[in-house]
Amino acid sequence: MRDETDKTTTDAQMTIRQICDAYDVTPRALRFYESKELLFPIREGQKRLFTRSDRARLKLILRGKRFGFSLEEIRQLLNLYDADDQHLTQLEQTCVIARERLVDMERRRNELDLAIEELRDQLKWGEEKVASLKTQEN
Amino acid sequence: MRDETDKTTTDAQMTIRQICDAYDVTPRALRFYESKELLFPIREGQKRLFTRSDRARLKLILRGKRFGFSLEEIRQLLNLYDADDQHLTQLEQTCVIARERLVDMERRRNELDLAIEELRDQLKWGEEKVASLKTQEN
DNA sequence: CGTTCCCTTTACGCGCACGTCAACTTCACT
DNA sequence: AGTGAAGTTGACGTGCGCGTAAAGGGAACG
Repeated sequence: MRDETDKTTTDAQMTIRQICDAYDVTPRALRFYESKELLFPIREGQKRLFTRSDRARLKLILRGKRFGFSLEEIRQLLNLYDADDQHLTQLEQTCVIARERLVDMERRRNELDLAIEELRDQLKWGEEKVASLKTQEN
Repeated sequence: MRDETDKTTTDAQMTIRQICDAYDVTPRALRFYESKELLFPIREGQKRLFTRSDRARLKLILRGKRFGFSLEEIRQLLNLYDADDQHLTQLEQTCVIARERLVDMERRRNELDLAIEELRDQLKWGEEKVASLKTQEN
């Protein structure tokens, strides 16, 4: 039974509300991520305290979401980022997943580059058309 | 053989099954996209025939999905790609949306570049750890 | 003491993007 | 005429990612 809070890590622990304000997420989402084992906040009594590690993971979660990764895919990725305590075979498997993800992300970037170029061209065309329509109108 | 088919566009019209095989989507998905006004296959009797335009749009749909865009967001984007027949105010509004999307996509690309670098580093670290664990083991 | 917050769990609900029947029609082939 | 393959329109079901009450605990304040 530990009766004292650890002073050395206190500054790294944030309440659920602080996290919500800082990262623009809802309490519900954070609890949901915990239930899906993407976050592991420690407990002080009933209340959750989010550590530095949790915040780092949360950043990766939010980023992953922006790229259309599912929470399950993100969970697998997160394992790579704190794989310190994993066994050899587990770590090797994590690396395999990471390599796949890396290839996937590189493919996405190429696609994204292409999409950006196309959209730029299309936008340019649209703006020119707007301009021609405006001069033609008067 | 029906003599009324236009030989010049026949190769541009594909049945739902051909589309499904070519783009790895289900009939259900294609009908769903049509119901949400992302695709506009022409009808020969009851059957849908997907034109070149539909296939171009489908490519953009699938790409958009990979980046986590909703179908509604994709629909708005698609409007830019065949905005020929739009009115001035409508076209201007489309351009506004396109500019927002463009900024968004460029921000995503920067994030993706960062994420790729981080994952690369992490993977390198993991592979080194695997190597050290293997030599240490023997 | 009661009230006000903030937090908790439990549980049901919802929008999206389809999947999955069910019940046809239409066409090709035998 | 019969059979089968492929297409059609509803209508309901499903998994994900939470939203949203409902009901309650605990501490802080007047």
